[in-house]
Amino acid sequence: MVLTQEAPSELAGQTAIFRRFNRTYTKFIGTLNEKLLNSDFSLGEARVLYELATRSASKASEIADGLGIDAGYLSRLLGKFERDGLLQRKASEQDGRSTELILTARGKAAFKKLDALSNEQAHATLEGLPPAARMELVSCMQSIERILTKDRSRLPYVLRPPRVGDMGWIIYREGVGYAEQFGWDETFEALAAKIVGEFVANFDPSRERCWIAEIDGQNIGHIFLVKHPDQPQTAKLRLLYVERCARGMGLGDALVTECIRFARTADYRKVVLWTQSILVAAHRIYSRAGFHLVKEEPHHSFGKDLIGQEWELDLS
Amino acid sequence: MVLTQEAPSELAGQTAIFRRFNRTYTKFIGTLNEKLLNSDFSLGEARVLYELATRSASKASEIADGLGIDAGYLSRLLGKFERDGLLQRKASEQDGRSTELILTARGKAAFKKLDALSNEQAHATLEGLPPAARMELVSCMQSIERILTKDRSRLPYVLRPPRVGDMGWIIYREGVGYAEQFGWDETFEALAAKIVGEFVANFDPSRERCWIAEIDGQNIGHIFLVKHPDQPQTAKLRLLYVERCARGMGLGDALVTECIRFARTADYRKVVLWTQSILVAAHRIYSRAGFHLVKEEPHHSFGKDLIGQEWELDLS
DNA sequence: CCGAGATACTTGACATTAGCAACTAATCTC
DNA sequence: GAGATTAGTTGCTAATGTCAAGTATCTCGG
Repeated sequence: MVLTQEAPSELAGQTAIFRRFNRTYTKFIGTLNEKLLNSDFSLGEARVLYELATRSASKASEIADGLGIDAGYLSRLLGKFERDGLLQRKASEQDGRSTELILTARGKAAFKKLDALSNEQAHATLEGLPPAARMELVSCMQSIERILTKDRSRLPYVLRPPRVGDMGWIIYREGVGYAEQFGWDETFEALAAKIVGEFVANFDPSRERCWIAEIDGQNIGHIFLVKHPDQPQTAKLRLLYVERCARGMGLGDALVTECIRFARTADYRKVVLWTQSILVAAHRIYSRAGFHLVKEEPHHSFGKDLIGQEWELDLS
Repeated sequence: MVLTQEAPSELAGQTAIFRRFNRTYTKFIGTLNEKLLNSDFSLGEARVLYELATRSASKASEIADGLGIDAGYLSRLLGKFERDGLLQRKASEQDGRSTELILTARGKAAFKKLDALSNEQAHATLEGLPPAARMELVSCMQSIERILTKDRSRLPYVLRPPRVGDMGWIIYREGVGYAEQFGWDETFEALAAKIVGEFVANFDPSRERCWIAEIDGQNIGHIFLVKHPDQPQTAKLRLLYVERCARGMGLGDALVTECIRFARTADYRKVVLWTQSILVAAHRIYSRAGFHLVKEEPHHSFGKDLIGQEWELDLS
């Protein structure tokens, strides 16, 4: 038996990174807030005002709790807001000890101004970053929030129609995704571009659809349903894609199900699709949706030897 | 193609996430620091002590600068440290105005204690997370630090040929960029997709090129030079694009210059391009490169009334 | 229904933290 | 070598935050 040396604690390294991040981010938030001090509010006031403006029915204790500030201090801040005509305090009806806090029109206006200022500033900060960096930054921030708030219940995804930018995004993700996972070359991206281009050029709203799946504003998957070029009663399912970070939550099933639902309402008799033998995760989705394999054929594409498959679903 | 949802600015969504993160992280750091107050140091003192202990040769101004705190306040803090025997101040030999700040043995011990406390606490926080979440957290923190601290103004850009993913990326950025800046609709993205698709499908390496500009691995611009469909001795410059974050650094000039250089080696006689009257920043680039305006024509495209322009550059 | 204890908030007293501006001294720039 | 700049200190003041005591209200077991 071999005795290996004890591995250096993984946690120790993580702790170091965690602490360093906290230091740099403290500094960063400091510089962010510094610039905000042109407004009439101190940082504390601004935070309280934000809470007042954004939560629906406010009680003082909730705010003190939420922001982690002293109740006495908060009381004084609220008093000042009231004196300045930004806030109305009245005794709660349910609980005589509590006060209901309601921003006046003036208070709302003050918040709006402050909010715009802060927004502008955040905007300026982000604008200075290349878009890819910005997207990474934002996605990291989302992850950190998700982890730290311990809200492990996943945010629900939504399916929506495409917007400006989505078509390019789809080609980009398809290209990068299959290159990373299976080593396919740029000819696959070219194919994706062709499919998307044809969809955009000949889009028939009554019989065709594209859905984008997103979580909290971030695209995490997509799918297309288009007319078969030759058979008017057949629909073709194309470019099903789910981002790695979103796998295992049933998103693929949801996308395919949505397609089939639409195919029925559009009076198609059949849905077909072309896929590759190595995409086994996708096959499971197709099977669950009722598709079955009808044909296999080897081919050389995307820089690899592949086996193409045709699947079908009979809707009648 | 029909968009049922109004396209929101991409940046706006990112800004919202960015701001939310800053709020929650402010709170989080607050609770972290709260627990640290069992020590003999205030947050400010602790931060200064950290700087003193970790940077090699400290000067007061560096610390004030680095932490973003007032020089006067810092002076007082340092005075207190000195009175408490934690710090020795002596005039710098190189610069009589500066003081060298050196922690005494006692100061070092105090830091060590504080550091251990803080470490313990970070440790405890991380320990409460499942290992996978911890790893993700830490990796996100590293990414954010990298993105926020990198001084991009000093990094040089490079021009390179396209890679897998770039074609989709280009369409995506063109679509989003012109939608945000000029309110063009998705038909412009469709046009970009068509141009890119044609380029990929019919690429002639001896006479055509695409360049990607990148900084630090991030795409920040692109340009295409393709054959004119009818005139074999004429090249067409297409899809010049520079990200907002990279404007004003001469990148547009560099991209166009590179195109012209290639056009000469490929024995073209003429380079033409189509642009819009509102893209004045681009016109300056074209003028500087020697192009001149030969024709203007109003048209309605991309959801707007525009004036199209044709520019030419004679290479002979 | 009573009363002990908890909760919601306020207030007084006070300490800490922070920022501005004026000042000295040294250094840099031209 | 004059004038501008930089490093740091100090007086003054305001903002910020904390603690403890106090009032009014609510909760809940008996």
